[in-house]
Amino acid sequence: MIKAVRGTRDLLPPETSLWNFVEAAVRDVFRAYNFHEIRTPIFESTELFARGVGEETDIVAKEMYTWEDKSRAASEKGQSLTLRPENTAGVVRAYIEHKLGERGLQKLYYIGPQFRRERPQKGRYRQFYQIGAEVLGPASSGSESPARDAEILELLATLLDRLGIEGWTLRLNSVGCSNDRAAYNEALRKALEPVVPNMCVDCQRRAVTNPLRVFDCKVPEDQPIIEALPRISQFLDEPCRKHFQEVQEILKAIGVPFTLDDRLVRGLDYYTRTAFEFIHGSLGAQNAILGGGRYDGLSESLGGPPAPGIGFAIGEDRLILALKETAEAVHRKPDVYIAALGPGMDRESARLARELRRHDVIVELGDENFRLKKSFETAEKLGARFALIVGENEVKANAFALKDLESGVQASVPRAELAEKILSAR
RNA sequence: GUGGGAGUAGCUCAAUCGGCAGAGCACCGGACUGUGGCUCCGGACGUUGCGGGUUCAAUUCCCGUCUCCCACCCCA
Repeated sequence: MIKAVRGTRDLLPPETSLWNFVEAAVRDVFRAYNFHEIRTPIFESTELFARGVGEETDIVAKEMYTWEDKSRAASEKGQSLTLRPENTAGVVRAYIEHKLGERGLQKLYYIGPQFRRERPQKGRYRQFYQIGAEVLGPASSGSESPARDAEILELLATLLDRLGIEGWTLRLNSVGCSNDRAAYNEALRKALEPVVPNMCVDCQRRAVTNPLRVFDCKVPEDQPIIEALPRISQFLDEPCRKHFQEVQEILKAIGVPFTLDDRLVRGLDYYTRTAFEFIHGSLGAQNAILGGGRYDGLSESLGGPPAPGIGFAIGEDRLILALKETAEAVHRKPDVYIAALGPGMDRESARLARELRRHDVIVELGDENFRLKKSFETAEKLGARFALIVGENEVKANAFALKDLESGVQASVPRAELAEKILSAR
């Protein structure tokens, strides 16, 4: 038997109803904040991710699905292509390519699959889904303003609340700009040098490849050492400090709760200034339900114009894990099951189904069936609210037996009143 | 990439020390062709993840492999 490949999975009903429920709520919220959808290709040139995400990140170094294009055209021959491991680089590429900055501030969102070759685990798949948004534009459009950061964070708080996700925590930090980072990395390296031999093997590796990440270490013995390390917050220059302060002030003013965490670092190279994460307890080790931050230099590093921006990505698979809502509860069942009793009744039930569906009634259609009992059983099994009986007597009278399967009450309803009667029960 | 646990019918799970692969639910048919949900009767249910090994005999023991789960790592 051919099975779905490792780390991928089929989403089946009724669970797909839950995904639709989440995505519908998300689109609603984005609309209220004046975001519009962008759809970028699922694969891009490998170089985009190498430059955008960072050569040294794990994502680029070992997790990408990359292949060489087989096209015979000289211009494409041997071009290295990659399934997108995240969507920000693609959005910024599109922003540059279509000169979107000339249209003012862009507020874009996306929903779609991403691909990383990691070892599968709860809340971690090789094809996974992200819901994300990016706000970017020329500095003159206000893209750099702390108001944008606060708006994004407030949007996220609203979204999680609206989905009924309880017990989330917003962790907030500023990772500074490139100037701060250079000075800080230097200081951090210096501080690590004498103590690193006493740390765990992972930290020893991190100290070389990406010193910031030692802050992610969970080994108890290392914690005292890490506590004593210099923090990025001490290295923020005046504009960065002010920016971060203002983000916090706005959040306080509008009542979005957050916790400052100067150990919060982001895994992707492009982040600057505001960095954040929403975590949720029910997810096990993969407790980050979403993450994001500011990336003021990304457009330029991809060869575009200056375009400060901020964005986030929600792990949709994890979001759904954190939902209390069950798939069953949002799964839409048919309003009515039409049971045709006897030969020739298919035509009449098809006509009725067509009429009812035009009125937005969800109809499941049986076929000619002599056995009424069987029809009720089928209707029951489908979870239909009503069974509509179509037999010779009904056709003659132009009124149909409509049984409410919830109350057990049955009535003869004139054809013209069927839709209204069914819809009023919903 | 590393470590641990698991894999038996569509689903949930049994199977003693290595000795005929089972149950419930679901499914199909009948009792039952205009008012069911109950009940009763019958039916189909399987490459025990896959491949090898040990044995008279393997779901059971051994080796390999795949997948899922948990954790590390990484990240959303």
